[in-house]
Amino acid sequence: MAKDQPKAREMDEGPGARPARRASDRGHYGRLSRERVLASALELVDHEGLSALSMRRLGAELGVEAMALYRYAASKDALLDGLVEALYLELEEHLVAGPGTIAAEAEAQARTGAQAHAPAWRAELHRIARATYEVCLAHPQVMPLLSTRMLAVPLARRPLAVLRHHERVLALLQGAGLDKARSAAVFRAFTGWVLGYVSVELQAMVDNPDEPDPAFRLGLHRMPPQELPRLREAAGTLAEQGGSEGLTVGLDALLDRFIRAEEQREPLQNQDRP
Amino acid sequence: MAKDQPKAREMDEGPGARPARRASDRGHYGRLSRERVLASALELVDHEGLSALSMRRLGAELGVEAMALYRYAASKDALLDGLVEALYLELEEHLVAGPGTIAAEAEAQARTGAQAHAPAWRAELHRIARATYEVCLAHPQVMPLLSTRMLAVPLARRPLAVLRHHERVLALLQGAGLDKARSAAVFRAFTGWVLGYVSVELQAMVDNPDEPDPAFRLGLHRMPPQELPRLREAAGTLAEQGGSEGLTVGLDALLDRFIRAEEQREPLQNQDRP
DNA sequence: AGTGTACGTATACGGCGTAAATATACGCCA
DNA sequence: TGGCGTATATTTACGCCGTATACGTACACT
Repeated sequence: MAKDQPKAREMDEGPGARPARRASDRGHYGRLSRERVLASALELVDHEGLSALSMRRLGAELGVEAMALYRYAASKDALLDGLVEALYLELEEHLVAGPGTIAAEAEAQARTGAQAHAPAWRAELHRIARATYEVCLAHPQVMPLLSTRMLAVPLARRPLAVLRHHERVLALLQGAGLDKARSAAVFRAFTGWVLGYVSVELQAMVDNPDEPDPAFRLGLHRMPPQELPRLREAAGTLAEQGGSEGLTVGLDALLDRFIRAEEQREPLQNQDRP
Repeated sequence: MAKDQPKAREMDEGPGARPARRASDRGHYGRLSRERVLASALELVDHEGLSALSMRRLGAELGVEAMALYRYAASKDALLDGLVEALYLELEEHLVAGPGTIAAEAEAQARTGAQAHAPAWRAELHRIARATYEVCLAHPQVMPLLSTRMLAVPLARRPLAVLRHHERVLALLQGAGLDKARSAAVFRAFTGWVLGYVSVELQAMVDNPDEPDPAFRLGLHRMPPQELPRLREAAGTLAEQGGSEGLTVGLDALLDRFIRAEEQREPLQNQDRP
């Protein structure tokens, strides 16, 4: 068998003359690596849902026994945290290369009635919120993990990518001149709103996707008609998504209020209106 | 014809010779029932966390084999949905007997800068939000289920108590004169905000509860200092909770904005200002 | 060529959800 | 009073799960 292609995708391994390492041939192609494991796990969950993710199954997906994975994730929970980390890394990518130019954001804000020219930190918050929205919608099956692991893993033990994301948001708020209490309050509101909005956006609404009749597709026949008249009637409208515009509108409202609510308690010096 | 009381809720444990054991004696005390199963499950989860909930364990808790539970919940998932239902039933109780008098709510709104006298439907929304907050904080271990099952179970298949809750919120919004699109948008914002806010409130922040030093208690020593300077410094403040006041403030902001955002598109007739 | 080490495998254990068949005791009517 | 249908709970079994432990194996370096 050829020792050609010793190229193991990534791996440090100096560029110098490497005499073909091929522990590689064990797994399907190339050695395992944390990246490969997480990428494969993400793909598996995206395609078949969280419940399809087991160590054995993921091992099979990579052409490897289940126990081999434990070299790259200390436990299944650690693996799940790895998935969360993967999402945040993807988010980071979106943010460096994302489409959210300041102009686009400003236009969106104008359309939604925010003040004419928002300070940069605000536009950036919107950019982050929107990118989060997009990443989550791109991986709906992984989303439950975001809320779940957030409740299970203490702040200090979260994946580094998550912490960097928090740091980035905090930096924006503090850079805007908010003091400790203010920035913490806004931080929580921001996090909560984005998380909650996306969760609602991803709610399961369709009962039977193959049904042509909208009412049956929604499964309305399962709801007692006289006990839930409005819900039955509104279900169709509720099933529509608010889109990232809704996210933006709400975020603006929250930012205004949470900042001003603190303002009126102590005038504060450095704010968006110069 | 009943010899003694055939309908004994729980065994009466008479000291007299009781030759005939009723089916009741099988389980610890009395027959099983869906209520008993769910109450026991809720208690178990509250005390030992979601991961402690297994059919066998819950059976043991009730003095019964695991399979006996399947008469009262078609599957484990159905059992989890039952837990969600239990939370919503508790919420309903809070709402009929709750402390949220209109006066209290109005006072709170005044303090947070909302308009002077809010319409009743708004106060009621706040009352619901606050009750939800309280129920969730009372059962932090169950909370992950709220987001998780909401993503997994289509609207029409949710427990009746959940649907009744949705109906109630919708009724308030439509009663306020909002049209379909408006009420759906506000409904989503309401649901998302409450869910997100509570999630953030319940985030795990403490790494080692027994540690006296606050920094160690938060586990700050695990965070790279120069990469996460602000987060490290802010962690203490972030660990504090926003309380139900924060929930109220944000909800007000969202209601204002989401209703007005639609208003400016079409003036609308029936609103809070008579 | 030999050796330490990083990587993957083999095997095993206890617990899980649950399908199917079985046992038990009640309410009811003769 | 006795017997029966039915609701209820148990028994048994299967395949999957996470993972502790012990073991191979092939590389990199001397």
